Amino acid sequence: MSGATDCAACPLRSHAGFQSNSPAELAFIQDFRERERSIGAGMPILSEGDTSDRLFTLRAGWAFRHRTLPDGRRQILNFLLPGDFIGLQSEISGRCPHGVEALTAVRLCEFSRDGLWELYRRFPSLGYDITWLASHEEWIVDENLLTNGRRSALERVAMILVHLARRAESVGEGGPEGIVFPLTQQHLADSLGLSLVHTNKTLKRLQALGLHEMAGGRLRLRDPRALQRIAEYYAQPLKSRPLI
Amino acid sequence: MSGATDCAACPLRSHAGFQSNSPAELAFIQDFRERERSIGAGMPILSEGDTSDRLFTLRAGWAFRHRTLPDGRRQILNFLLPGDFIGLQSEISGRCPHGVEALTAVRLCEFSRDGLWELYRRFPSLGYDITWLASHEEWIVDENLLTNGRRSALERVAMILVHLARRAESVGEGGPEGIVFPLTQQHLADSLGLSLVHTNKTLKRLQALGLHEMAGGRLRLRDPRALQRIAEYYAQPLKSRPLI
DNA sequence: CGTACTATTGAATCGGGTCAACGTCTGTGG
DNA sequence: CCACAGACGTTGACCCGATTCAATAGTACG
Repeated sequence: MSGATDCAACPLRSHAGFQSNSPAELAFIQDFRERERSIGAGMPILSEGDTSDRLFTLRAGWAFRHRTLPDGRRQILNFLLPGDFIGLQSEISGRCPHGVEALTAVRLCEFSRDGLWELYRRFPSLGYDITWLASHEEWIVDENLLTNGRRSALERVAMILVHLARRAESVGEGGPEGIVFPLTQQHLADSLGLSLVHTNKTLKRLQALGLHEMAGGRLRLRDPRALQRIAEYYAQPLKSRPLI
Repeated sequence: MSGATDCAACPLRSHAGFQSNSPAELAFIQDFRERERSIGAGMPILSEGDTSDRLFTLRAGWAFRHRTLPDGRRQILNFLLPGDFIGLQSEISGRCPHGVEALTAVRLCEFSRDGLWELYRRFPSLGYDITWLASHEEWIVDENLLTNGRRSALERVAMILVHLARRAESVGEGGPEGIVFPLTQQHLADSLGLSLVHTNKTLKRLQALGLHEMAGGRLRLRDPRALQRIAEYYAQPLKSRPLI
């Protein structure tokens, strides 16, 4: 758990809009990082209400941020893929308002809380990058909020499939037979603000149209264009001409 | 429209968790700011898809961020109060994914896009503050997403009343006869992911219980505790014992 | 006073939730 | 090798919270 891995090869660096880092910056990051850690699928990385001072970068695997109501209703806020930052909100406000859970087995780089300010001071460009990451994550949450608030179930499901496939591809997890897809339908439902049952039925509807396949923990979009079209705009037409 | 106003007195500085700025920092900000600008109620500050390089701070008034679907369905992402930052996402990604609209007449401080990087470089502490602002805004959007995805209509309406009242008070807009409340029911509906009609009926329901009053552009919470309780948890009970 | 926006209310309808089974796959231990 | 448990997926029947439609009032303003 030390220099085995090289920060220069971190997936974080492949993020679009990211400036390439100088050797000095890389050296600082490498030093800033305290250790690397592995967490199993389904395990919590941060819990709601935590006052922990841990700060992570997701190096490999999938995770998600979520909030849960006292009676168990859960909302997934967004999914985290390699290169995403974890714990910025708790760093900023002292207490983590959301939970973070590993979806697959996960590898994390752990940083110290105090180090963050040091980072801003010594390498403003890295601070800028972190703002970029925060802003990018907010964009994704914005998108999910729009989806939850204003899209129909069919649009929602199509939307999440397209989005997740695109994100997975952008971090190099794509392939001819689709992407690795570790979500259960419960995860989809909790992300889309739908019930499990209705998520299942909607998923089946799209599947029956031949728009996608899900099997063996893999997702393959057979007609991304059509899915995209449905995702973007399938409110009105639904009434006049039902799918299936 | 220049040195008439003093950055040292900016509401931005009253944000909790904000470090107080040094004279040098204040001087830089004052210089960084290009001009102050006023925009009338209902006018757009940024439009969806804009590639503008403007960056603002909200000095006075209310605004909101929103996204709109091609058929007109609109989702309000969050409300902006004095001290909030506007345009960070477009700064970061080059294109503004959401619109920003003035709710009341508004006063803005305008900054140049290029200045932001300069700010990070010369005053890392200010860069840190901006990350804080971004993170804080994301927290609000997270909260709205939870509300839209998993709360009942009654919970949603109670929630937004409590939240907005609290925020307004935190920027010093509170008072014995309540807060200024410039939202129409359409705004509430678009923020909560509900229809206008149902928002109205739900609002009336709470009003009839004596929990709040809305009149003359003012909102007064008559029983914040009860509203808070409903907001936090009114899913199950709704079934067994209907309110009204 | 007319135009336009906002609030209000009832009636009919529907999308999605809830309930309840049942199927399927995997791992585990006897 | 099979019995069993537990997690996940699938499906039908029924119901309800929320939307839609439609019509009526304020209210602000030129």
